[in-house]
Amino acid sequence: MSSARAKPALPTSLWWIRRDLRLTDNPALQAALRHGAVVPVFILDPAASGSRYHARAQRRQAFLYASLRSLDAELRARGSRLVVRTGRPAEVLAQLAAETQANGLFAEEDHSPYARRRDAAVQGVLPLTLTGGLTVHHPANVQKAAGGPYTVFTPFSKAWHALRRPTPADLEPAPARLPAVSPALASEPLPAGEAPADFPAGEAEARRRLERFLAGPIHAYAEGRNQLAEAGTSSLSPYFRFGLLSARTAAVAALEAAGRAPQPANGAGTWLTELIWREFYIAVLYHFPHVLQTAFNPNLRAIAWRTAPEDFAAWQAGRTGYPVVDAAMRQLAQTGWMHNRARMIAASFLVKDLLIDWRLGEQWFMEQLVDGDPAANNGGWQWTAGTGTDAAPYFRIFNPVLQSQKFDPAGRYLRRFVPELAAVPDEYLHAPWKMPPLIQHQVGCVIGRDYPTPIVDRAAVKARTLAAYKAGA
DNA sequence: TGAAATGTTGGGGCG
DNA sequence: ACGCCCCAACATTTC
Repeated sequence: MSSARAKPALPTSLWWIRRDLRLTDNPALQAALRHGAVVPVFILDPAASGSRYHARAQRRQAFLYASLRSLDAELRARGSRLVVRTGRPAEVLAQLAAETQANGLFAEEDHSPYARRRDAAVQGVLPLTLTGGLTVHHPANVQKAAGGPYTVFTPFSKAWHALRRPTPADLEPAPARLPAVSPALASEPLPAGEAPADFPAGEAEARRRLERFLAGPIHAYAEGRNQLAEAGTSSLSPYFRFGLLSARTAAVAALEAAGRAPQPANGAGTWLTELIWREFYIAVLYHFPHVLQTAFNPNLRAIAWRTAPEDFAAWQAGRTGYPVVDAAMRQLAQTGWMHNRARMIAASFLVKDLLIDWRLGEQWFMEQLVDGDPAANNGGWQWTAGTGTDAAPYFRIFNPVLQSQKFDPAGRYLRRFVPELAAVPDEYLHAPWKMPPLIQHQVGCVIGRDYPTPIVDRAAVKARTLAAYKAGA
């Protein structure tokens, strides 16, 4: 009699977690659950380094591991747990599929070149089902009417808006319970490491930050986002980087907030535009993966960058003698994050004032940033260098003194990250080399002794940069 | 999601 | 009343 036989096991699948460390609004998890029992898997991939900076991005790795521990706790609270394994994904997943009798494999699609190679290798071994979730709209769905990808932001943005807008009903709540994972299934411990102090790990923290942002700063975002010393940004970038918050959740929140406010150019609308910039650069990398190696603009691949290790080291260490550049670079080194306006200022200084290859700056940012994402980081650097899609023109050179006067008028950002300038009077703070020697001694900040002399004369280097771009074009 | 140089305009002080 | 100068504010151009 059939009743005497063992009940056939529920079909089982692997939920392969890569950069979607969340239970809320997770299409890959939902697809796995529709299939049957689910084994959540994270693979420590020694080759995930695909990139030269990966191994040195220790703060981002620590944030990832801490967030995985948090995810494991959330899974356990729902009757499941995280299974961690080390190795090449194709081999690890094949082994796990054999151990668990899984006949399904689900993951959120990642469009970076490394991820695509990795997933192609897995697909040669197992039927891998990729779902959306990294972006609101898949890069292949935001195309010109005549076909082909956009390379300018504004039309991309229009096409994005013309697609179906996500609504609250689209957001998949976190499952209250999850199928158990057999206690016999082995899991490795996660590497140690605490999340950076300014960025506590986990999905719940991402949610709290979103709520805090929606409760106030989002409405003043159009201006507030530019103030270096203010908490005017969402500070969600590391959470988007690892999918602790879905882009769709953020877009729904932005659309709701924008709808309530009367003006079209409101803070929420501006923030939504930033989310679309994120999707734009993800799409650019999807369609033009070579941007990680060279300039998007083929006419700007022959610029004679300077080889200037000492200048580069001064930039990295925040010792250029330009306070806002130094504050930015020290904020990065100390906290693993940099204000977006500061990223533009610091990047412009490296590329346009020091005439150092933007790829060196890109690599340094990837090593340091908790939120370091190849698409956004490359997009930002190519924009600044003027080599990218929809880029800043080559002659646009930020003046660090004007930028800091405009976006840190009280000097709070400068004094926080460059403490040796703390006693410098406001009037000289943004350009301390103009301080009369007597005042330098009075306030205990002698230029060249307590704070660096500017490593370049901006007025003089401008012509050099314009010439280099013209010759390299 | 510049900056700086140059040009234009218009108000106010002043003889 | 008028011309002249100064200069701030704004616009235009160039890199």
